[in-house]
Amino acid sequence: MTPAHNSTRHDRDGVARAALALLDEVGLADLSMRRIAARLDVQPSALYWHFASKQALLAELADRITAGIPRGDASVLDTARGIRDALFAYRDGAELVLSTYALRLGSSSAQTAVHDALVADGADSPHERAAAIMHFVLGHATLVQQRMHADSYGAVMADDEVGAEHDVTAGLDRVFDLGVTALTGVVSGATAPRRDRA
Amino acid sequence: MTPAHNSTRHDRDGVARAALALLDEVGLADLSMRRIAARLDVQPSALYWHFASKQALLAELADRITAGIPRGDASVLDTARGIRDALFAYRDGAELVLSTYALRLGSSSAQTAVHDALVADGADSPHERAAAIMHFVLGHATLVQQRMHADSYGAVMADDEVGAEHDVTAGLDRVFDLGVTALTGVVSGATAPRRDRA
DNA sequence: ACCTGAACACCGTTCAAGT
DNA sequence: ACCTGAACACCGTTCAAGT
Repeated sequence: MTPAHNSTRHDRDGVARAALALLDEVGLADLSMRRIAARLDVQPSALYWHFASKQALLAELADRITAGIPRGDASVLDTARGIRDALFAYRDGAELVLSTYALRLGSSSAQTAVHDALVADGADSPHERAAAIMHFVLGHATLVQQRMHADSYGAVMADDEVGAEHDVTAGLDRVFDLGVTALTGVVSGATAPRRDRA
Repeated sequence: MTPAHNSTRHDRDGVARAALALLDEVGLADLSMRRIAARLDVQPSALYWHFASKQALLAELADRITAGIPRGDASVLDTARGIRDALFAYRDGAELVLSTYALRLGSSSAQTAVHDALVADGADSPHERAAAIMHFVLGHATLVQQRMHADSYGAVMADDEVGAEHDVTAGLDRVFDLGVTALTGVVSGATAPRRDRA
């Protein structure tokens, strides 16, 4: 209906923004270079002026998704929740980051945020714990996000399955909190003075 | 050289075995129905007599990978290591299982094995902890396996990066043990009597 | 600086038809 | 019971050429 989209001539940022919006609509499996190009009213080959490869484009999308995590002095649990919610903010966001961040996770701002929160809590082995928490959050978020997508896609349950495991997603929230808390590993209420509302 | 492979006429098991062997050689990204068919000296369409879709074939491969986990009365840590090693036994095994098991993880023999080991250790909330441990193991194994692949693929480091983080993979083993131990959450050495070598 | 057009070497899947 | 042959609707990527 609307003639709207057809200025043909984009920059790197515009391509990334269109790709991110399309990801949210169609999911990672259906996010093709040709679909992104069509969305921009451009030939597929045009995308290769802005990005060297599809992998490079996906890496940029992963960076944009994780750029939305809150910084500053939050608890370890709140920091982890912030990361999880950033991954949830886009369809298949967790899977995309998981499959893209193998080499850069350690130097990611997400992991350093967790690390800093651990140090503030006086946790031992903050480096290892930060890595473990990131592995857990990424695994958890990927599984939950896949299940969300599969559930919304139908997958009709038998009558005796409905409600059998009494609300699945609420249980998954408990799993997340329990996991992060256990991995934080602060034993007593001692060691570091928490700077609440300084 | 060898004429060997050309009996043309296979069953479901033979197709799955060939696909699993090919996965180990080329990785998940290059595991196509057409490549599997070529390996079996068969047209791609022939595979659809044995499996309804590529997704169904991948699900079967995931089942075969996780079928290799040891059962019986091991500690939680040893059970988790067994699962991790089963995922490591095939190239991209962790990623394949992670992307396939969203809906069946809870009923998988892997998670029930962890659950049983937790109960034997007298851990509280064994259901939630078993889920958390599986999420952690799958996230961890996927990340580590990707890094292994990327590292072997070149990725030349600058001189000042070499050895900078003093052996990465050894550190990842420590992250795994710390993570599983923390998630097991047994506080004292009390509660359940460990049945060591009964 | 940014895009087109055409090509190359691939994909998963369906379906009538063969044996 | 298991496979072929042909087709359909797609992929990512390269590269000369245009503006």
